[in-house]
Amino acid sequence: MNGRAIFRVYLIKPTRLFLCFSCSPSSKPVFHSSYDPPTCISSLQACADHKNISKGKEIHSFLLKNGFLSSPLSVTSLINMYSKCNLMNHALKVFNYPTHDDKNVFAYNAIIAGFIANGFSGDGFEFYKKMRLVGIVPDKFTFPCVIRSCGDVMVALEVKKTHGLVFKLGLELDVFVGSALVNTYLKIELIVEAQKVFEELPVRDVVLWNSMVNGFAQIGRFHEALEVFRRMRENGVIPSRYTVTGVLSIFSMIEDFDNGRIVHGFVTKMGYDSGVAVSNALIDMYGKCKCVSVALNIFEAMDAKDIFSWNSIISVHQQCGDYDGTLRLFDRMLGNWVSPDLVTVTTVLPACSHLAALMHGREIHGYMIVNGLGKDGNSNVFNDIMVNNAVMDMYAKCGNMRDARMVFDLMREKDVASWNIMIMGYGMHGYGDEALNIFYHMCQSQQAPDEITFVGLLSACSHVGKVKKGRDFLAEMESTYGVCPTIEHYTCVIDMLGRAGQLKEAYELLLTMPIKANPVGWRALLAACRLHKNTEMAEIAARNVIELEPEHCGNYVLMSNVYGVVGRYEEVSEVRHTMRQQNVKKTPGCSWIELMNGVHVFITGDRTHPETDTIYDGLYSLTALLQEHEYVPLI
DNA sequence: GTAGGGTTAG
Repeated sequence: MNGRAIFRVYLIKPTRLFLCFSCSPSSKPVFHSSYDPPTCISSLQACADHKNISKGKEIHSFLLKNGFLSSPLSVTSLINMYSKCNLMNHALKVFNYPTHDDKNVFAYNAIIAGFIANGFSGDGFEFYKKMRLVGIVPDKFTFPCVIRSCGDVMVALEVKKTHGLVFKLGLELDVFVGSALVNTYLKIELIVEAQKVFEELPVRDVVLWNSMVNGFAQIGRFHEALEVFRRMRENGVIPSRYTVTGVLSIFSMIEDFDNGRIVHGFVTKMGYDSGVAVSNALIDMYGKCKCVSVALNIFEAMDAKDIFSWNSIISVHQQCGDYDGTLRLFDRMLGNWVSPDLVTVTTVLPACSHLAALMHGREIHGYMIVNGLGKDGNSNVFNDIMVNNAVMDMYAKCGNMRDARMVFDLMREKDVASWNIMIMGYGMHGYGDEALNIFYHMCQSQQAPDEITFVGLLSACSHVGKVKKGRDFLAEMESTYGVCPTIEHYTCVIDMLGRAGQLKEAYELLLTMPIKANPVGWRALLAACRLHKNTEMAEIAARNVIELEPEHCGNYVLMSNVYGVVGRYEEVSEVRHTMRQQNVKKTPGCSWIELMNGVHVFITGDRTHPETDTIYDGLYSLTALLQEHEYVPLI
């Protein structure tokens, strides 16, 4: 056909024109000169491949009108066509058509495969049970689908029962059945069973090898996955696009840049880079290996980008801390009329949280509500806990605890992260009582706290000066809640004691705690010494922190501020001199504010903003107002 | 006429 589609019009009935076509090996429509049932069947296959619903429906009504629907062949093809076009209600109607009382194994296989492929594994499995109940014996076409559906709903017992039947029917050596079994056993982490099926299969094709490699990869067994991959190559099996996608995801997880690059070379050699999934895996691998520009080049060079491509490149930027870039790519995605999904929003929302970009975050939340993204019916609640958590976290980090609380209260299901976000948020913004209150509710609702919960609680106590409460939490967290205190928890308590002026207690804790103090702990003490003007303790803290982290500019700045606050200016210049000697540079402080459509960035002493005079006028009046209220700022 | 394998998120 030279890749060209030629349409011919056939006369079906005197009054009706009808187009018949089927699929050539090059996937281009080919035409038939007759309109008998066999032609309709091949045409239906073409409709399934091209998702041509209207043509498929036309053939359906033709078959119906001409009494061909009693043919089991037509029924199977119609069910298959509707399933591939994601119209399961239509497929079911054909299956349940009154004249099809005696359904055969083909019709059952087609409807089971249809339900499972459309994500309704439970329904698919129900049809399998019904099929067995009416006495139809499943065949080698039934099992691959049914076994897959067992994996989707994670029922180990059903897989084993089905596997037993596979043996009884003598189908255990079929490679299709075998790879489905390997796939499902690995998914539910029955590794020994998967390996046994694999080893006993006499013929191993590339799909079976992929099931092993990718199955291991998906459950985090990277070593085993790579070992199977090595054996696969040893056996002379040429990796397919599916293989490289899986293997790239492993190198991405373990951040193995060198091997990732070798696979990239192979991909180019084989021409696999024309595949979207392969390129997406490459983007992810380079991103995880911190090669953002290479990832971006691959993304830009792609002809056809799918939602995975956008999500991957957005995630690469988010993970490397380029939050501005994350939001820019998200805007570009919308500009390209690509609809974000739940993965997109859960990646972009944290960028809003980091930038405290409330407007952007609120817009995304609005977009999710308006477009019903992950929504449950007409309410504004999302089904997905992770998405709700991302929305909540965005509001909490942007300081809008009211909206964070609203999302939290509406959530039907909460996980430990949901509670932690609220505790952290309340603590961070100075609502210590609310943080504790949420924690008590958490305990009442039988949600076990984790390490992060206690970081939240301790930092909440620290910010509002609840020293006794904080110490109690540290003492009880292991005995009462079974959470072992980590360095982070001790650091929170040191910070809390320091802020409350209990410098001696903080210092004692630094020396006596069961974990070796880290620079963060000593720096917390140093900051507290500045606050409470204790130069003696500050010198001890500074000595320790500089020993552990000599290049950190904050240590020197804090120490010089301690001297400054008590008027020991000679020492101030001494510290500054040491900084110069050690070549420690102070990173200028930076803050930003989101206003209307833009983010305004300010660096310490910055006078470059176009409206700098107005801004400083505002600052002066604020300072005056603070002084009027006798506010004494801390240095 | 009907079957098996891949990539993105806290």
